Amino acid sequence: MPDSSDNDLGAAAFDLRVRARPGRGATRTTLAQVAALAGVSVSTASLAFSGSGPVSDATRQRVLTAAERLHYAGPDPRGRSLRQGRSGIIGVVMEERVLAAFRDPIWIALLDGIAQETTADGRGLLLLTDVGESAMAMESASMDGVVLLGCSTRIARSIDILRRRATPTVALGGPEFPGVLTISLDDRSASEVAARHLADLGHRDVAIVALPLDGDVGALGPPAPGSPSAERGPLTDDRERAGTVQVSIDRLRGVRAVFPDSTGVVAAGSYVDEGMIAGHALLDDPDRRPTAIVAQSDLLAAGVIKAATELGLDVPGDLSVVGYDGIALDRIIPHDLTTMVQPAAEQGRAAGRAVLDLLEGGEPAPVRFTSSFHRGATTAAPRR
Amino acid sequence: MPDSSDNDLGAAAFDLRVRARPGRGATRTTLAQVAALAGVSVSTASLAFSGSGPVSDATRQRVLTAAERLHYAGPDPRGRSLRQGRSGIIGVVMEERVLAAFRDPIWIALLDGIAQETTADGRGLLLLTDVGESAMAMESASMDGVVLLGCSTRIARSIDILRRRATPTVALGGPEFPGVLTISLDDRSASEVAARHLADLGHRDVAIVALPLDGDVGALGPPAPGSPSAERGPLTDDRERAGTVQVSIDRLRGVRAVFPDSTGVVAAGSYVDEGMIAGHALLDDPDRRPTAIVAQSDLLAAGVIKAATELGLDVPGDLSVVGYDGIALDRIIPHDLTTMVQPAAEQGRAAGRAVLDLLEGGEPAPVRFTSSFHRGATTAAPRR
DNA sequence: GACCACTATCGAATCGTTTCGACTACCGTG
DNA sequence: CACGGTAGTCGAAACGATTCGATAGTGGTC
Repeated sequence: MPDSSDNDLGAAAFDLRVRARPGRGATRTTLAQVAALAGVSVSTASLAFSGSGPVSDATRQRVLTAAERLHYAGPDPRGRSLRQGRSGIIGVVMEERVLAAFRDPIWIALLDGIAQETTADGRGLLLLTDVGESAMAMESASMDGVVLLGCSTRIARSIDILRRRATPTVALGGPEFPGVLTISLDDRSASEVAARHLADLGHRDVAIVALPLDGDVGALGPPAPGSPSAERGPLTDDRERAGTVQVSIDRLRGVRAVFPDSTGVVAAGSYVDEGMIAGHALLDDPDRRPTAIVAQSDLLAAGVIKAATELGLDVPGDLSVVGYDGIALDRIIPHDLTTMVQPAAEQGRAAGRAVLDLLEGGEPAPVRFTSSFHRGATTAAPRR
Repeated sequence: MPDSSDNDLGAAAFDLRVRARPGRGATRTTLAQVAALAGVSVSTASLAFSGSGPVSDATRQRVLTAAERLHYAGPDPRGRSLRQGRSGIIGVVMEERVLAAFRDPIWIALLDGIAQETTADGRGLLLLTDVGESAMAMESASMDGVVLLGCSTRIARSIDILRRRATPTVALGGPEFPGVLTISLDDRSASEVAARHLADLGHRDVAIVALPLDGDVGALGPPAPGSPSAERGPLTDDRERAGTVQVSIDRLRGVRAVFPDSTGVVAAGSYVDEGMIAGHALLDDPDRRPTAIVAQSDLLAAGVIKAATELGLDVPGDLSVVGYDGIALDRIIPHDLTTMVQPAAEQGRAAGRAVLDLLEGGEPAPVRFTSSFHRGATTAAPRR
């Protein structure tokens, strides 16, 4: 029994090939043709479709059946968006590849939040990834509004174009850009809370595992293949000073407020593997092991814990670990991680709302979110 | 030292608020104005920007400086796309929310593959998620081509619109749609390979953990909140017959070819948690434990292994487990999972290439990918 | 010196829709 | 019966670019 009975797509299956060929074959049917067949003017036909304006039921019906007979697909978005000056598209700009960007659940949650707010009534999300120096995609895409997701100052040129087009823009998880509304997080003070928690427990010898401090990436993510920077290595004063990634810097400062002289390493991205590498770098030598480690993301913390476990260390007995983000880690490590929980989806929603508000002429204020401390089972007083 | 020295965004920071207000304030500058200031015709100005056609260097320069003086942002994509009949946008349609869709790494890999191929020269990816009965977003978005990512027959109406618009369309990880090019996977025969591997090891009592068989979701993902279906529960003949999700059905058939009478449970989505629930359902009763379990995804397999571990069972000593997908699981469970590895990113790339090919009038053939068997350390001969 | 080919530029048409103002009936009211 | 109001319809003007065909100018060749 064929299962194609509940739709009538079969009839013109081969049409696709024929009509897709540009400039050849039947031109697509237009509102004018529908109007002609229905015996009304184009303007009336338009009203019949859009629903705005007075149209008699009889006329509307006539237009609709005419459209059906001609296989009219509805008003062409291109014509509509030119006339109306908007396209119903919200852009999401990221500097990384899809795969890299979504390896950290935090980014997925942010995007999901944006989608929740912006995706209603026929709007779509235009994903502009791997946006580098060439701003081509940003120039040639018609977007009503834009959310910059973890973008660095390297896209300043693209932002300039957005400004010239007067496109409402919101930055999420990045530095502040002039003229761009910022949705921010209390990275610095929240990190200070985490650090103070360790201090209160009695820790003095605390090491840091930092997210990338500069380079090719936004806040998180691996270096694009073949590109420089985002190198892993020890956390030196020089690197700290030269840092360009706001998140990493802020979280670092928070810890420094409590442990000014703590040493550490810089990871090449927010990944479990990177955390393991960092963990080994800090823990392999038994003589210079810290009693606690502050990781700048939960994924890094998970890696550190895995490294510690490999070395036979007990967490939190031999080593306390705190993270940042508050993603569900129970699938990665069996521990209940002590961490600073950030409201990821809520931030995405705020960004989405802000863009829509700007679109309607509102003047939304910048929003600053706060992370909340979650005391898990990976921190305890140092042994001895 | 201020860090805003390398861009000149500061000047018009407040412009955004003023000019974003529609209908109010300065209208956006147009190519005509640029042409006027440069003292050339509009057509010449257009040529100066697009680069196609002969323009003297002097003229081009004049146009460009005029544009700069007026803060012209470049040709408006709306006008361009109306005239040219294309927008540079490739749509990716999914029936789930972002968060749900991207919880399984396999979907991220697929999307990444699509992005790799389609995202070159100024193209962008329009993410249409949570596309339900209302096809609004699909009707009102101007897309040059579309990739259906794990869509069910529920979107037949939307596909009809695409066909009427003659929009090149490719289906990935879904059923076949008439008139739509399909990129497929050898789910059935690959599952048979996995099952035969267990049979060869001597297993006779094999249970199945199936992906959702029907309902509100595409191949994977949780039910939309408040919606029916995608229920978890025992795998009955009735449910098996009523299944609508192609992937699950095919993988089931493959196993059935080797173990016709094996029992099993249906999970509510491709998640570790669901795998754990399923695992407990199958393993909690010591008297009716299978010696091996075939899970229809790696995430489900990971959950099953976690459940087994919780019950004190050794994998593969007491229980053999095989999965499907070949995602990097080393961050979730310590085991090297025996599984069927599918070329996820490669499938995405194939879909992307196919859409572009269709766009240029080509006639790409359907592609069928094959999964390869990976013998890990989670399968062994049954004890006794 | 006439003619051709070629370059640089321009005017006008076109893409498909929405929207604004005007125009016709028609209805009810004074 | 004259008149204001309204519902329904229509024509024409945007929207902002690209592209086609035509028109000058320029230099070279026979």
